[in-house]
Amino acid sequence: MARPSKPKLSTTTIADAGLELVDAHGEFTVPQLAKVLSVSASSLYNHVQGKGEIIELMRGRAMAGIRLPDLGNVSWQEAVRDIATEYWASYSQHPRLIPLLTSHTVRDSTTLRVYDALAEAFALAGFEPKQRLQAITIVDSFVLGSALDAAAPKIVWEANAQSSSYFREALDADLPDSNRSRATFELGLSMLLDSFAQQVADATADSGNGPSRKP
Amino acid sequence: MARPSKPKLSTTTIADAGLELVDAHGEFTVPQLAKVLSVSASSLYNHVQGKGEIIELMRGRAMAGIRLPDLGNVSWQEAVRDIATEYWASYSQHPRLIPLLTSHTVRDSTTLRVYDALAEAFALAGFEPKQRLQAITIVDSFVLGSALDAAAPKIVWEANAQSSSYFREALDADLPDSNRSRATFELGLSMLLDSFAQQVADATADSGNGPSRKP
DNA sequence: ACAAATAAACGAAAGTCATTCGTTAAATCC
DNA sequence: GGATTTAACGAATGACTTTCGTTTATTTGT
Repeated sequence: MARPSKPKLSTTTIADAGLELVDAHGEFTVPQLAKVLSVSASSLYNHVQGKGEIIELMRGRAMAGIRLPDLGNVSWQEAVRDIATEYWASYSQHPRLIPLLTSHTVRDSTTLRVYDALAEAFALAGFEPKQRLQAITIVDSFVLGSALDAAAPKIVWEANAQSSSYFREALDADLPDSNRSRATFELGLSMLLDSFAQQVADATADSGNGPSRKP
Repeated sequence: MARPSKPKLSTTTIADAGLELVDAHGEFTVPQLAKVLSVSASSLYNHVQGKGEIIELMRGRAMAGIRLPDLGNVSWQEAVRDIATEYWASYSQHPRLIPLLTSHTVRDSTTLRVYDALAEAFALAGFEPKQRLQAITIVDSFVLGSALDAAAPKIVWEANAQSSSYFREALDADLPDSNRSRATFELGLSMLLDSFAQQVADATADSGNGPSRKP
């Protein structure tokens, strides 16, 4: 077939088909993707530089639904909570995508806007640049780690014969409920937020300096 | 060459060579691994089921150095701190290995012992199975996420033209120091530990029930 | 001690994979 | 309406994972 009247491909259709493949099988290959799109593998290269760009496009699609809070309307804690939760939720809707993303530099603008918003929220809270980066990193690490955990709630750990009863008991207590990972994420996030608030309180009590841990 | 007098391969030499390749290049292929070992690719399959098993062997080697605290000698907080730090340190010595591990179920016994130890420490603190699993998950998520962040400290974010000054400032404040990720990890871990301790205190004050968040 | 079984190397080959190139024909731009 | 760009294709390349049949050394059983 030569050039068709209507293009069969676009970066959006490619990314969406890729996401479906990854959601279903945890991975994707260019020939598979081409087959799903009823297209030859080489045709994809008219729209995309290579497999890496497809992965970045998938990140963009996965993050497309993120809605950031209006920082003028809410407290910085609510803002951080909202941002982190939206971010986590986007990852968690495509858990098997995460391992593919972790080895790629973030270039997607939606994702970068998430970090901008976090930075602004922490700046509002009074964190100076250095502590601000720490705060962002801590929240980011927890969101990513939690989403990874959500990626394989049942299979991450395979308790073996010599596991202690303490760990076994805990695993057995797991709800069949799929909301466990969300509840756990929200608990951990609240814990971090409480701690950040404490740092702010300590800092403003001690002096005019930026937040830092109590000695 | 037929069977040699002394075996040229073992699971240990394979895992070690694989780790060196991953540390150096961020990935490995069976032919590359075979070349480093001065062996034909097919020879590896006398010792290993496939590439996936090689990755699990690498996890084992990476975690081999973990030393768990004696839970009788230290407080549960110190125990959790020690375990999490050892775990994080092991990951962080081979940061580029992490993306390869995140898509594999943990079967390595050393790694599973880490979760056993965490479970026991939280049990000692008074966490009932349900909260215990939450606590383990929160610590695990943070360790994993922090190690992932350490995997690509410079390249994770590529601030673009429309980034806010808040985020830029924070990025620019980054130390060239390679200890940044460790310091940030330790700060976040301390924050979580403080929160866990608070939960324990609240629970014992309220009633005899297990720890849970204050209403 | 000797035969049988197993272990550990090899090369060859099959089946994928990602990517490039030349070709064709429709769409678009002066 | 002619030139250029776009978007499909098929073929081909080189790398990758894995399997298979082979050879020969070591180990096991009697």
